[in-house]
This record gives sequence, structure tokens and C-alpha cells, in this order.
Amino acid sequence: MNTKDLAYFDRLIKLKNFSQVAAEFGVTQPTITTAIKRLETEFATKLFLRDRVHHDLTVTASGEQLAVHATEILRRLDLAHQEINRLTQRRTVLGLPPIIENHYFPRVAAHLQAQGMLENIETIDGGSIWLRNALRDGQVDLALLGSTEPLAYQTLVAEEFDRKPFNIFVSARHPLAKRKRIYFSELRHEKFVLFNNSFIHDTAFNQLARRNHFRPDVVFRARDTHIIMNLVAENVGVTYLTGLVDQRRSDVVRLDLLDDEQPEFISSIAYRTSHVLTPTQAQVLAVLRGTLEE
Amino acid sequence: MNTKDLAYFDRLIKLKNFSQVAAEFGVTQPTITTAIKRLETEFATKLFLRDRVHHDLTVTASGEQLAVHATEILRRLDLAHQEINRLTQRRTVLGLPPIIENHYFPRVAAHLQAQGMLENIETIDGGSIWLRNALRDGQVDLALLGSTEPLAYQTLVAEEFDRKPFNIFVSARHPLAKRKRIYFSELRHEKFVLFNNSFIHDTAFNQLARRNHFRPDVVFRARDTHIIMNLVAENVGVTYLTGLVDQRRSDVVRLDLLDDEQPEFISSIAYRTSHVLTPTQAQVLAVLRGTLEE
DNA sequence: AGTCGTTATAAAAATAATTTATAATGGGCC
DNA sequence: GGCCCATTATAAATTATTTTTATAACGACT
Repeated sequence: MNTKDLAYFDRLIKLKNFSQVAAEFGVTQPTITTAIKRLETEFATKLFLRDRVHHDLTVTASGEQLAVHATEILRRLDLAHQEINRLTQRRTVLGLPPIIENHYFPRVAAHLQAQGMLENIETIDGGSIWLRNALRDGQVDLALLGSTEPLAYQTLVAEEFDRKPFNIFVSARHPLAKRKRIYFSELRHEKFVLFNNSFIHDTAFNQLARRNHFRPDVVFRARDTHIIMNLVAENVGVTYLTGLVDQRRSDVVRLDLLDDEQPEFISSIAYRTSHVLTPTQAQVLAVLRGTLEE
Repeated sequence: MNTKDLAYFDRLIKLKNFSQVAAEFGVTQPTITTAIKRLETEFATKLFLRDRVHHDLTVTASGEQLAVHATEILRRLDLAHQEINRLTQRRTVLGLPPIIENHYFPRVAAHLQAQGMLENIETIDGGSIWLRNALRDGQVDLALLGSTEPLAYQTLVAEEFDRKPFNIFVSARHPLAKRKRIYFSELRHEKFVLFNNSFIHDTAFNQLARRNHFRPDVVFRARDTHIIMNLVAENVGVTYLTGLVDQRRSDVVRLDLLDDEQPEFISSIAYRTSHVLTPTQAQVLAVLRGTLEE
């Protein structure tokens, strides 16, 4: 069976139009007709109900079932291509969320450099949620990820190495700046400057807001700690960030949260279950473990 | 790309011999040579290091990586075939471990029959561990499974519906028959009649034995409750079984376990994440939920 | 030196996929 | 009602791909 047929099928499931699928793949329409017929013969079933009359194409139960597997098979094939490409180019892509990068990576980098392994690594930045997808889709080999729950996906191997609370940061000029500790509910009428939703900060923040039964006023979302901190310093709003954020600045004040049940920022090392580690990658992993899990 | 090439590749990874793979598939040897070369071109990499001289074939890193995906792709293809076959034959295979079948199924069957759905179902018996594999491999569509931990596999959807302790059963003639409760450690010198290791009873039993630091004397393993109970009645040994086992027999006595931390028998409804439920299967599932989860 | 068990290569044969050309069918439009 | 449009299907011709056949190359073993 040719995977090209599965690719045609996969697109047809979405487009529901033989001619359009043909156009997308740069082939003629009968090609799609025969490809689907081949699959129907192979699986001894109808995959689509064609009502040419009403220009209507519906997917049968068998079609739905095959679609699930076709998508996954094509995804795997793509994954294999990406992984093998990096393998032959001796590249290792390490995904890092900015906060984890700022806080942990300098130490890791020092160790990697000491072993002459830093040049084999290419880092890529992004929120933990975005990185988890990049890891799943094969753009990234290894990643450090933040999460609010221990990472439990069968497709990922995840090793937790740290766990830190979240804090509130306010401008030194803000009335709350004198406080050391605060309940989240006291922030009901504050303006917030936050990370965007590809960061787990957003997940954690929403959990807390829901528990406290209010809808916070988010005035700005950014992808960068410095931008957020600058806005907080200017008193544009307050923010909710991990204590990991190293702020040696005098114009921003950190407050602890007093809430009983609050999300934690869990840091883990992660890679795909299906990924075969090269000796270099295994070494990088060992350095990560050694440095981070002590 | 042809999946046949992946099948050849998958076998070659295991057999490490082109001619043998060719023989297995009933094709000539150059077919395998060219198939592998096709894959090597497609992925722009060497998959094997051929040392024809020393009759030695080693798999490269790229080869190892592709092997992981090839195996999974072939598995999915096989799964799709099985699922679609049953779909077109309107068959639904429900896996039942004997104990769960005895205890819960009569009620479920009554409801299914009332809705005229019993004839669409084919049941298959087996231990929970065996059934979990059968479910994964597509021989079974739906299953009731026993486990000692909540089932958390990304490939399975699992819904817990009951949780029961394990008990000790002894012959009425046994000295312990007068007791109501007992510590597992008191059984150190007993002989045991148990399920074989395709049942989670075995997993649970081993946990308890390890915690109590002794290696129990297992005199017989069976796949059937009645056989076990008959042997217990004859005082061949004692057994460790869920309280679910409905024994209205006077020649066997049930004892509660007093241990603090002991495994529980968790019953769940399970099916593959990738499986698309037919309307009938969805109905069966609804009946199972309705009857079991109340 | 001859045979066996390996994998590779090239040409021929066999299979399979795609295109080209055309049919069939109903909707919409004048 | 006749015409055009957008559909998918079919058959024959063409093109592409896979497999076989036949043979080479190479070292181990006898």
C-alpha cells in the first residue's frame, strides 16, 4: 500500500472534494478517484458515500476509522524524516522556555561547554505549551518544559527536576509593594500584564482565577519576561510569574501568594518516547540530569 | 512510499539477513536490496552498514530511528484492517476477565438484551493483562479490565467504575477458617493456589509478598476461578482473590486482609483512543456506564 | 580449486499509477 | 428547454515503479 494514497485520503477527508485534492497535490482528478478506490479495495469497504448528484460527500464509519490511523501514519512518516535529517546533520535541537532558559540554562551551558558539547546544540525558544507541540511534531529533540501537573503523556518521557511556587510582581510604586504576602483574591480589581497562552503561566493563572471566582482584567499579553517586567515597573499592571524569574531590579517587588491550594511551576526534562537518542544526545541528557536534578 | 518497503525493512531489522527476509515474503533477494535502497534514498541516509565480507549487518542510528516508526506504522495499518473488518461485519468484540464477567456481566447482559443489543456482541475471555494487549492490538473493541493502579495509557480511554479489596480464601477445614481477619504476613508458611500471570491478581499478589519480605510457596496456577476454588476447598492451598468472587459455597471461607497499604482491584471500562465508536458500540458503552457506574 | 552463503547490479519483464479523453448527472441560468 | 458548470467515474494509453532473471563479486570453509 502506498502512503501517497493515505495522503490523498487524509486531504479528501478534510476537503470533501476530489478535484480540489487533485489540484492541491498537482495531479489529475482520476488519480484521486482511483487512489480512493484502491484503498476501498484494500480494506474491502466503502470509505465515502458519494452523492455526485447533490455534490455531497459523506465519510462512512470505516472512513472515519481509517482517517484516524492515516493521519497518525503520515505524522510518523514526517517525524521520521525530520529526526533522520537532524541525525545525519548531527544537529540536536533543545527547546527552552525563556524563564527556564534564564534561570537554569547558564549552569547547564557551562557544563556542556566544559565537555565541548555546546556547539552540537541548537536551542529554540518558546512557551512550554508551544514546545510540547514542537516536541511532539519533531521540530525539537529534547526540551525543558514547565507545567502545572506532572507531565504524563505516553508519547513523552518526562523527568521532573524542580518545583517552584508562582509569585505576584508589582511596581515599587504600587500600594501593595509594602506587603510581603497576599491572597490572590485581593487582586480582584488589579490590571494584569501576562504571558500569552502558549505559556503554562496562563494555565496556572486561569486555574487560580477560576477558583477565586473572578475574571481578571488582563491589559496586555507578551512573550518576554523583560517586556512584562518593564510594564510592571511602569505600573501598567501587576503580573503572575514563577519565582524562578531572577529580578535584581529595585523598581519591581515580589509578593508571595498565601492561597492554600495553588498551582506550582514544575520543571521537567522531556523527549519523545519514540525518539532514539544518539550518543551525543544521551550525553546532553546526562549533563542536564547531572546539573538540574543534582 | 510503499508500506511494503517498511515491512521488508522491519523484518530486516530483526533478521539482519536480506535473503531470509526475501524468503519470508516469498520474493527474490534483489527485491529486498532495492527496497532498502529506496528507503535510503527517500530518507537520504544509510540505514545499515553492510559488511558483506564478514556476513555482518549493523543498523545505523538512522536505521534504529526509522525502525521505531516503521513498526508503529505497520501496527496501525494492521489495526485499521482489523477494526474495519469488524465494522463491516457489524461485530463488536467485548473482552471480559472471568471474575468481572461472573460478577458484573449478568446485570449488563440483561440490560443489553432488553435493548436487543446482545446479539451484536461477541465476548472474549482472558486475564486483564492479556486483554489489555488484545485491546491494543485490535482483537478487541471494548473491554472491562481489572488493575491495581488507575489505567493511565494515552492509547486507552479508561473509566473506573468500581474498586474492591482483595481477600484471602481458605478451606473450611483450614485452621485459619475460624478467623475473620488476617495479616498477609501470617500466610508466610502457607501454600498458594493462584491465577497465572496474565491476571492482575498476580501483580497485586507480588506487590504484597514483596512488601512482606517473603517468597510465597505457589503450588499451582490456573486460569479459572472454579478450579482455584475447588483446590482451595480440597485444602491444596489458600488463595488471594478479589472479594468480587461470588462464592456461595460452604467449603470455602473468606478472610479480610488487615494490612494497611494493600492493592485494590480497580474495575474499568476501556477502549482504544484511536478507535472510532459505531453507534452500536456507543450504545453498548452507554449501557455499560449506566449499569456499572450507576 | 570448488562450493556455499552472502549482497549488488543491470537488463528484461511484470505491475501499478497517472494522464488523457470522455461520459454521466443534476443544478443554475437565460 | 437548451446550455454551461461543477461534479465524479471509466477506459485506454502512457509513464513510472517494482520485481525477476541472470550474473558478478567476495570471503569462508572444505
